[in-house]
Parts: sequence; structure tokens; C-alpha cells
Amino acid sequence: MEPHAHSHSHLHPSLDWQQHTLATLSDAGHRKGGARNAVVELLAAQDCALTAQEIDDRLRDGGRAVGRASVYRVLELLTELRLVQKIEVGQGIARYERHQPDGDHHHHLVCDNCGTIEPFEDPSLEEAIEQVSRRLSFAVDEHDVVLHGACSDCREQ
Amino acid sequence: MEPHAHSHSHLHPSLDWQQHTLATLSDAGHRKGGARNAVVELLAAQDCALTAQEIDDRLRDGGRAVGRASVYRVLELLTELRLVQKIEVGQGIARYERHQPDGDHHHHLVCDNCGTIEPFEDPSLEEAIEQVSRRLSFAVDEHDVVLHGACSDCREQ
DNA sequence: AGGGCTGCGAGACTGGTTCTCATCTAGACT
DNA sequence: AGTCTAGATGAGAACCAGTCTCGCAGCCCT
Repeated sequence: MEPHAHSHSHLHPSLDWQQHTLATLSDAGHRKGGARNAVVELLAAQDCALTAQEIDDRLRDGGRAVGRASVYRVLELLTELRLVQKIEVGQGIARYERHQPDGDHHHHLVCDNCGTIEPFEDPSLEEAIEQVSRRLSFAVDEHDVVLHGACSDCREQ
Repeated sequence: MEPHAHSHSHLHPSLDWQQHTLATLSDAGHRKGGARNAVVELLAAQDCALTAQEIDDRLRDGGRAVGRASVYRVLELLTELRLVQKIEVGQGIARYERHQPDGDHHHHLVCDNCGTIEPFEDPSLEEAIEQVSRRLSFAVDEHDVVLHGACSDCREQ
């Protein structure tokens, strides 16, 4: 499905992620499967989080329809293996995005007016979270910051 | 379920909150109503966030059953008036807790194993979030930090 | 006291997510 | 290559938090 992109440069993080993901799945004793591959390939090509519905739709549009159940199954599996991060910003809809192996990640701004979601990142915020995590009796291994407000479009109206 | 704790000292912030809430509702032009009062009274007595289901159940157990729709209506109204904060920590279930007028608030630790939710607070984390908020093109007016991990009970097993 | 408008509650409905189960297939074993 | 079996898949039913509808009740103003 990808006739070009054959330079095996490890410059592109999404390729790294896809290979790392498939390898991890294999190591964990999972067989190969069409649905799983399709979901992994799609996630590798995204910059920000997608909903399960969006994943399902895009795969269908791409000519590789996958059962609803399989989409959720794969996402749950990948989340357990920490290959994907599940994000819930509200409205009762979960979103999923690939979890970078290098720990690099971002958080999300949610416009409570139009529902838009934008990523942002901030090193000192990460630092603060890390410090908090250390002093708690909790074994923190994931965190999620969600800022609610009005996006630049909605605030001026 | 709490037979004591009925001293009417104004030292207790929950009483302040309850009065402030009822006054704000009145100022906003709302009439009094049994369901609303029941929900407000229940929320005032809580230390941490409750789900709509829990609110419904406790009111029913307390002999003041309230319609599902009313619970959600009241919570939505209170959230709009910033008297209550709506929190979504995952599992697609929203939780609600009173929003302190003095701005004092906490965030949440979620145990992904047993589902327990614990509050925590950290001034320097608040500071970091405030700084980030300022430099974004977003008009941030609410934030939410969720740490996922294993609680002290679950980590040792 | 009357009357209109707000608040309330029961139940139908929606939509995201999970469950069930029959079928298919990857990969190991002969 | 053929067989076998557990894991993978997909269609649809089931589930459940949350929303909507609508008729009734009660608050409050005149």
C-alpha cells in the first residue's frame, strides 16, 4: 500500500513506531493479522489523536474495512502494551494516538465551544509533573493534562 | 451514612459552598426546587468527585429519590455557573465535585487496576500550568491533570 | 386565587463501547 | 503440502452513560 517511502532512513519517527510496534506485538506472542496491521499502519500516519470512529471510517474509505470490534480490540491491546495512548478529553469519546518510544509527547487543548482539539507541549510542565509523581505514594506511569477553554476562532465572536 | 458532623460552624467550607451556590442560583433567576436542593446538599457533603450514578443512588438511599434527568440537569447547570467542576478521568464516566470559590482545587490520581480515585494538589504544578496557559493562543479557563498508575494497595502484589 | 412559566420525573432514545459467537487464518507440527 | 488448533476477525446484539421528550407539579408574581 506504500509504493514509495522505501528509503530506510530512520529519520521518520512514524516508521520507527510502526516497526517497533509490530516487533513488540510479535515478541508478546501475537500472530500477524490483517485488521491489526491496518490499524497500526493508520495510526503510524497520524500526528494527533483519532477516535475509534474516525479510525473505522478512514480504514473503510481506504478500502480496508475492519470490524468495529477489531478496532477496539487492537486499540485496547496497543494501549496495554503502551504503544498507544488513550486520551479522554470529554464528551465521552476516547481518542488514541501513538505513544512515542522516546517519551516525547504532547498534551491537549480542548475548545469547549466547537470541540476542536489541538496539541501543545511544554517542558517545564513535564518537569513539574515528574516532581509531583516522585513524592506521591502512587506508582505513576502515565499522565494527561487537558486544558479547557475557547480556541482562537471561538474566543473572538 | 454519617450520623455526626452536623455542627453548624462556618469553619466548614462545604457550608459556605452550599450557601454560595444557592445564592448564585437565586441571583441567576432560578426558582427553588426540591431536586436541585437535594443535589446541592449532597455535593456539599463530599470531599471528592462523584459520578452521576453515585449521586442518584445516594439520594435514593437517603430517601430523596430524584429523576435521572434532574440529576444531569442540575449538574449541567452548576457546571455552567462554575459552581461544580466536571471531571473525566477515563472509562467514559464523568465525575462532579464542588468548585471552591477561593480557587483552591486538587487533581486526581487514578488507579488503572482497581479504579480508585484519589485527590492530590501541588502548587508548582499549578504554577507551571498557569505559565503555559498564558503563552497559548487559547483562552484557557479550566484545566485538569490526571495521573494514571497503580495505587499503593495495587502496586504491592 | 389564578395562571403562566420553571422545575421535575418517567421512560424512550442515542451513540460510543463491549460482548458473543461463528468463522477464518497464521503458523506449528507431520 | 496437508492438518490442526489457538489466536484473530467481523457481524450484530447487548450494554450503559448520558440526552431528549413531554405531560404534570409547584413556585411565584399579580
